[in-house]
Amino acid sequence: MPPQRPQYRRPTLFDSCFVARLNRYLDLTPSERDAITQLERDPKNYAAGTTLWTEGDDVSELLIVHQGWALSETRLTGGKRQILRFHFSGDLIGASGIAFRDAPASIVAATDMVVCRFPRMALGETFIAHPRLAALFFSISQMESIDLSDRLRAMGRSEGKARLANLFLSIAARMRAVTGEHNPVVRIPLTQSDLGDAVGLTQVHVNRLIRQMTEEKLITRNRSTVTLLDEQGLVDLSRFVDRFSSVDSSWFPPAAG
Amino acid sequence: MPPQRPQYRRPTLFDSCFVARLNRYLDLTPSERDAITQLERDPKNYAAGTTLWTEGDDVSELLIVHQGWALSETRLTGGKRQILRFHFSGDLIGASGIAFRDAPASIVAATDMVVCRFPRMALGETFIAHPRLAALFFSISQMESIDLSDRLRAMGRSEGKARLANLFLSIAARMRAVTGEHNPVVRIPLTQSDLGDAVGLTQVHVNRLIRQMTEEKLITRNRSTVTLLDEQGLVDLSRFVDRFSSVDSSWFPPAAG
DNA sequence: CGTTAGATTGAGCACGCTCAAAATAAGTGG
DNA sequence: CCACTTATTTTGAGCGTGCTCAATCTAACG
Repeated sequence: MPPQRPQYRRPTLFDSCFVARLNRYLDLTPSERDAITQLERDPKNYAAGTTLWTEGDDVSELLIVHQGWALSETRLTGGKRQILRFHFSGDLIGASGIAFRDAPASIVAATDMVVCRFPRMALGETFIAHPRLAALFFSISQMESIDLSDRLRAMGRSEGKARLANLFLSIAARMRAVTGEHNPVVRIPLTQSDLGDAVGLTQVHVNRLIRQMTEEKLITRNRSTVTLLDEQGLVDLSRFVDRFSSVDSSWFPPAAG
Repeated sequence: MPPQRPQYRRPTLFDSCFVARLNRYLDLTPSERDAITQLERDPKNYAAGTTLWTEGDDVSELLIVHQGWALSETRLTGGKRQILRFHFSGDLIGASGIAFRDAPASIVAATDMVVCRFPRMALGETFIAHPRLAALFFSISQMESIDLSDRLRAMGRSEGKARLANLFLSIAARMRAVTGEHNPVVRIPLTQSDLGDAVGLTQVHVNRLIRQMTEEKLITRNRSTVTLLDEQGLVDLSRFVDRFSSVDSSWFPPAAG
């Protein structure tokens, strides 16, 4: 291979979506990219509906999502379900469980998926060899907190319509941060029950709210796509703030190797 | 100073509550303890009601709480307030904001406080010198996610009484993890408005629920103390799971220095 | 073409909200 | 130490969002 200009990087087949995502935040060195690629050997397929692990399981692995959607969910009194987060391409799953023995939530495939599993032990090695990656992992896992805070804010004391608006906007923002394109049509492969369990409403009520929002020309929804017709209207309704565009790396240590 | 047996550590005046907390999870080496102590120079006092920073501020610091309570809160449509987390002795505040430029939530002192501020830059240095501390910081910040998940679960689709039960239990669990003692009387310096804003209920409704719970002999509350009379009853009501007892350090890199 | 998961619609109910006023407790200055 | 102000709690009355239960309708898929 001919020598390349140092700043130029072109995605190849070997680029995983996770490397791609990290690289959006940071100019990864070759050795850093290698380290990450090591974590992503052995991708596996899972069918929609598969439970990757269950709340309370002793999980010693982390997951990187290559394709598809997964849900973090927990069960409430009376068998009700609370969906905590959605995970898609480029996401790291399980960071929040790393601090404890037991998984705080179940992970369920919402669509067919391609996923890499790696032992959390490997993370320790990465922390030694690549302090800058440690910092990046730290930051990325913080986004999880932010996302949860935002969901919490939406659920706190806002009416149903605002909750849904917030959910749609936050999913769209995360998708857009991954794809780079700003499309009003967002693929959201979730049922009305899923949406309800995410924002704390019944499926029936979600149905009625979606109809209302459709009448008000805020959104359209069929099957697994939601179209944001009046994005400003949705923002006004839900006070949504997009935070997923960039990462502050000013405090990061320098790259190793 | 005469040489000590290596495993023996006795708390001294120089032990900060943060060192103390980290040391509960991990057997810190002297150099690790020094590194942390460096972060905790210059403690400052803040009166109850002081806003340490406001949602959206460009914050370049992290906080370590020595004494007192602080709240993370954000404003919703209509001026309503959502309290996201409570912070007390030994807590690290601001980790979740480190990934982005702007603070995702305001920090307000709920009582008089003693707090140390240190620049996030210092965290980068710690990540290089002490990979094991990096891993520990990573884990501790994950507890934040867990805590938020738990609050989310409680708010999702459970009735008011269960939300309050969950809140009381989770605060008690965190306090107990710090103090080490298991006392049914828990000091919670929050008003009914605060409680309501934390669990997504109005102050008026909180009042009524507390009265009900008192009649059912679940709790007692006056001013700033809550007594958990029937802890099992509260657990049954809210499906609370205590996760704050220990940290899984099996994946941590070895100590440096 | 039958089966099943998901969406739609209706009727009645209740939990929690709003508005409002009074009572109690906690601070503050003379 | 009392009079005053301010924060917090308590209680009431009426209303509405969102729930439950239940039935029907639609779309997907083997």
